[in-house]
Amino acid sequence: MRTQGPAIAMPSLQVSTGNATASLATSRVAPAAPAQRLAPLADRARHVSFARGAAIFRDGDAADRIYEVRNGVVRLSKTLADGRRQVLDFVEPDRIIGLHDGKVHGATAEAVTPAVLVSYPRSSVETAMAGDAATACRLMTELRAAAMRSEVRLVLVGRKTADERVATFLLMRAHRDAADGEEVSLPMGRADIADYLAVTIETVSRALSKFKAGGLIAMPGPQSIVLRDIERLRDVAGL
Amino acid sequence: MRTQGPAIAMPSLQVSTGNATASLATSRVAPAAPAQRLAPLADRARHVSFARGAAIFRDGDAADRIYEVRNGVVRLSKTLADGRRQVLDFVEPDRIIGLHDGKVHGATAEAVTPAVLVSYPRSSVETAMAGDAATACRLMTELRAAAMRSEVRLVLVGRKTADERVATFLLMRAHRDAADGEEVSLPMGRADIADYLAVTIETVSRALSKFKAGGLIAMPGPQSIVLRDIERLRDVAGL
DNA sequence: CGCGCAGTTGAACCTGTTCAAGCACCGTGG
DNA sequence: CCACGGTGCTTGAACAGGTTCAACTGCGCG
Repeated sequence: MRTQGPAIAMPSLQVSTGNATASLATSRVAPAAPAQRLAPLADRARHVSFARGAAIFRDGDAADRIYEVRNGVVRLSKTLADGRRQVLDFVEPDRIIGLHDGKVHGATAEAVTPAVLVSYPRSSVETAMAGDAATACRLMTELRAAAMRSEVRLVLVGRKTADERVATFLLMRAHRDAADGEEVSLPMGRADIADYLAVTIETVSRALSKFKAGGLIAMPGPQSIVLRDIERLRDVAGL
Repeated sequence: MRTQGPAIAMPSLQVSTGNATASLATSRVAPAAPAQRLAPLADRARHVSFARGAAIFRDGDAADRIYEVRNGVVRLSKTLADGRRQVLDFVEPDRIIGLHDGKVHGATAEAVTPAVLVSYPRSSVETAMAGDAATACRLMTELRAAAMRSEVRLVLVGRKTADERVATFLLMRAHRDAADGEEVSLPMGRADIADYLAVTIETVSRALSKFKAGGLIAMPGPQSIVLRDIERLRDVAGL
């Protein structure tokens, strides 16, 4: 079941300009945002697919379109001149990217897994803001959620230790009401996790090994983690 | 001169429920956001003053009102259970706080200097979103700007060295087109700066001393910094 | 005058980085 | 089928940037 948007009912009209109708395992994370489609903008929508690693847009590109993730995982990041990179977010289906930006994108968006997105011309945002209250509300909610996530991550990156960060990351990837034994998938590589948490690959690896040694988690494979002791994991995460 | 809001003209009606009509030195920073008042909401506005250090709202409080800063500097922060604190933002006049939050505030807002704010009931936001396109646009812009700032700060805190952070901070507090000799005021204490940059007080102090020794800045007083060599400061900041 | 707070400076320590090597998995090609 | 090379992950050991703890300074204010 999907949480409906706040207070305002959406027409049940579905976008029909494509066939990629999300049905994947990774959609488990962060379903806080409403799952409505941007139906009223359907006529100007365009479906696009990206291979693993492909760029959807880059920092500095003209921001003439916004994108709704339908399938796969997208990575938002910023890179400094000397190559230091900060991953801002991993975006999963039903979320929108490119909304913050004005004329120019302020971050790079790349597909972490093969991904399908729907893009809308940026102008349609303004149109919606003026005339379509429901969509305006949806966009507003999206922005608010993004802002809140950024703030949480600022605390994570600014004030938590490496172990706390990794533990927090695992819990973020788990269900809200995760129970012991739950399996968490990590579709992104260690480098992505490291740049998300603002530590090095080695530190991530060491933390995971430590958790494994302590019996907090099990690792069937590098991309898959089983939460063995969520209680203690929460403890380590400082939550 | 103040930058007008995006595309849509505002009625020139001014809020008259108070007498604190912003005229201060600290308004130099970040005038990127539009400076329109939330005029259409005037009838439900309420002016409030806060002493230095006073809390406007706290993390976890019911978020029944939003606030527009009129005068002074407000600090937004989150604190972990064990006391570690992350300052999320310093908010100066013409910006709005409390907008991200849903039913409950996700951060604490406190006055860094004596401050005057105008508060509006949260419900008026929904009202505006539905009926008042101009105000909706204003709020949207505010949220977008906040999201972008968060992302920039995430890179700052996640991927920059202590010296880079402090240098960046000084430049952020300066005019966009600052020239050598420009004076920057630091109304907040070292502890606030430290928690904003996610370092310790000592590190901030050392960086400033280093910059002073190198002739990049001068310090007439602890709260006031003169930028002596902006070029090199930019260099240190990595910009 | 003396207390108290904010900021600065110094020195030891520690967490996470850096550099370097080793390992496991996997698709390719012989 | 297995050798091969590549990539991504893990592990180890030395290093370093920033923290921590502690002392000192300077200034405002009772």
